[in-house]
Amino acid sequence: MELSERKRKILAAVIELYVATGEPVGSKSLCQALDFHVSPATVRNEMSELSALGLLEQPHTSAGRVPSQKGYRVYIDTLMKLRPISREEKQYLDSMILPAAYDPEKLLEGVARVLASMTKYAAVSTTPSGESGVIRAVQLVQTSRRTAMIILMTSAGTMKSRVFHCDFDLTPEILRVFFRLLNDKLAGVPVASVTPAYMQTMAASLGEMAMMMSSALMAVAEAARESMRSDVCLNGEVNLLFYPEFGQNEIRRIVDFLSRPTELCRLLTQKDGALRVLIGLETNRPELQDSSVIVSRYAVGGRDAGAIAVIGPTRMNYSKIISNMEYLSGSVGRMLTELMDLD
Amino acid sequence: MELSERKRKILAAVIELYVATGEPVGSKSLCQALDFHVSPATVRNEMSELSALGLLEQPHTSAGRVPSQKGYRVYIDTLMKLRPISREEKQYLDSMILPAAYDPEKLLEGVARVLASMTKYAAVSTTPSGESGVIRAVQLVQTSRRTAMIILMTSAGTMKSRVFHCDFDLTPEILRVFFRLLNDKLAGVPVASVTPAYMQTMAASLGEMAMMMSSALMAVAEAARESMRSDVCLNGEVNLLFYPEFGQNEIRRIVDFLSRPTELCRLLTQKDGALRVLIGLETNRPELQDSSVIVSRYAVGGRDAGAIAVIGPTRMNYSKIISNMEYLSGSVGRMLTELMDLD
DNA sequence: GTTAGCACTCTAGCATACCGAGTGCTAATC
DNA sequence: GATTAGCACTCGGTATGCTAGAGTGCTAAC
Repeated sequence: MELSERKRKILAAVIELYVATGEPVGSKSLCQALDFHVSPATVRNEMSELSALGLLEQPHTSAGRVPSQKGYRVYIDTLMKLRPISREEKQYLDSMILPAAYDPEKLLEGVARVLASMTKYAAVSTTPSGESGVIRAVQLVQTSRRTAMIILMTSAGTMKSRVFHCDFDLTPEILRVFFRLLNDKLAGVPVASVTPAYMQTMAASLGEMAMMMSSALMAVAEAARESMRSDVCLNGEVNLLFYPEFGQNEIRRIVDFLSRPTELCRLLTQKDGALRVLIGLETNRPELQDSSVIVSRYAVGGRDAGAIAVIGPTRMNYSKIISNMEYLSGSVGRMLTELMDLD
Repeated sequence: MELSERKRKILAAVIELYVATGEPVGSKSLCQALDFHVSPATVRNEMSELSALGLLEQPHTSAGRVPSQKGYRVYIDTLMKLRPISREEKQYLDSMILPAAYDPEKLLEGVARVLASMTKYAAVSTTPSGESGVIRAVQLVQTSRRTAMIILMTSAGTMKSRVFHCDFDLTPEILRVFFRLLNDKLAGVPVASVTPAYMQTMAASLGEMAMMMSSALMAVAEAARESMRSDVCLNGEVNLLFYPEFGQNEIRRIVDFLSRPTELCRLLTQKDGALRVLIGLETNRPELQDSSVIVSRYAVGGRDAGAIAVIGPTRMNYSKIISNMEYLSGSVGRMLTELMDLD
């Protein structure tokens, strides 16, 4: 399907006008937006051919044209010029996520928040999953006389904590012993194998210490189980309220879908390419037929680890959002890699 | 204003029916709901008197009656029988918040989440503010070769962490020295006074260590500044979409209000009594004229520390929610107190 | 004090008419 | 042959009028 230069310009103009206003674009208003002079009649002829090609649609006979799903596809794949991210945008994004850069979960939550506030759409992020990782270190922090927190760090970039309680006073001595034992036994062990059963057998090899440490060991097992899970952070769903193309019913259906983490996750895990744009039904979700999803995956230590995504009306400012998301997912990956000292 | 027993019963029945259905209540359907026999005509007479007293309202002449703000007030203050929280409800609430009970911020976030999912309204919680607290302890956790995390715990029940980076390798020795120094110098110091300037003068007294520790000291100052802030967690705004009395516009206005943390905070800090119900304009917010807010404050170590709240349509199941919130805020306070070892 | 009966009121829902925006076609023009 | 002006046509949105139904308030009887 080779389009003439003029058709390409007209299609791009229709999309950009429609994205800006949300109203179907008529031949007259379109004429003013073009950078060359033609009459409305000519534009009408061209638009009618674009309609025949399935790139534009008419909500009804006497309305202007609206881009079809296929039209957006062509626009994104071949017409859109990617506006590189500006200095200010970079600074804004950095300033919003840097303060949270010390904890993977908080970081990803912060990313979802900033993504939502920047785009004014709904944003999603997943925390890295530790499934395939090994334990890098176990840290211990005393939180009160008889309680302490274990922090379990994995090679996949996760960091999970858990509190445990002892029925004797914890001293620095004791904690040091615990620390040495836990790290000796667990460093390098795949997270997936650290089950309660595994901890039980490990306890057996500890002799008299086993009793004292049992609550700590269970806490480790729980933290390990948690590192396997990848959390989904959702933010800015309410932003969708402000797009007139979404009525109350559409929003309910979308929100309802967004509240089901497993299905949402599936949408984000299609793993070809770092950044994907799914338009309308390309998402394979009837709930999202009028929405688009932009997914960008990030990597930690060179390995695919998680995703960030934006969900909004099909009528989206793709160019700006894509460049911002590319930058963001890059930053996130870098930060997590650094945080985990995996570089 | 003494109401006859019958009027009291009728008012209560109108409110309960209306809460259940969301439709104005007519004399006929009301008759069936009453536990004594009277004809619709009698009920009409009573209702008309209740209207004259300003306890009921008519959306229009030929519609049923709807409770007025004043009507709800009377109901809540004198008619409603507080249904005590059930065993199942307790278990549900406990099971949802216990896993997060080791970190104040996560805990309060979890509380907002469970509150929203239980009530199907919007929920808010504030994390305890450390403003008036003193530093209880500073913990250090190595996160990679040259980075470590400080965790600052205050007597007000806050716990804030921050990562710092050194340009030399951190050894257990060094961390131990840092730990001793920080705790010697800072334990018992009011959080409010730990400004960057304060840290500067403190550094001066450290001699040659000052250089090595500067990034750690700054991290402490930042963590201290953060503990002063009380965060607002918001959850379940989208639940409001499912109440027919809220149109898209009302929801937008409510959501818009909810997104302004300072004003939201002000709403939650009216500090008389542990639990308050604000009906419609009693909130002093025009955006909330059709909403009710139930605020319950929680205390840590015997001191008022923060609040949890629910925001929903005026037509709310007050009795159930109040008992659940009383239990929740009690639990939260207890957990934080325990976590901080302040009991 | 309570109840049956009835006229009255007001809304939601449906049909009809009109206006205007935008199209597609035809014929004239460059 | 591509472009343009002119014009009839189409269709959604708004305004208007009408009807059915729910619920009230009043009156008079019990």
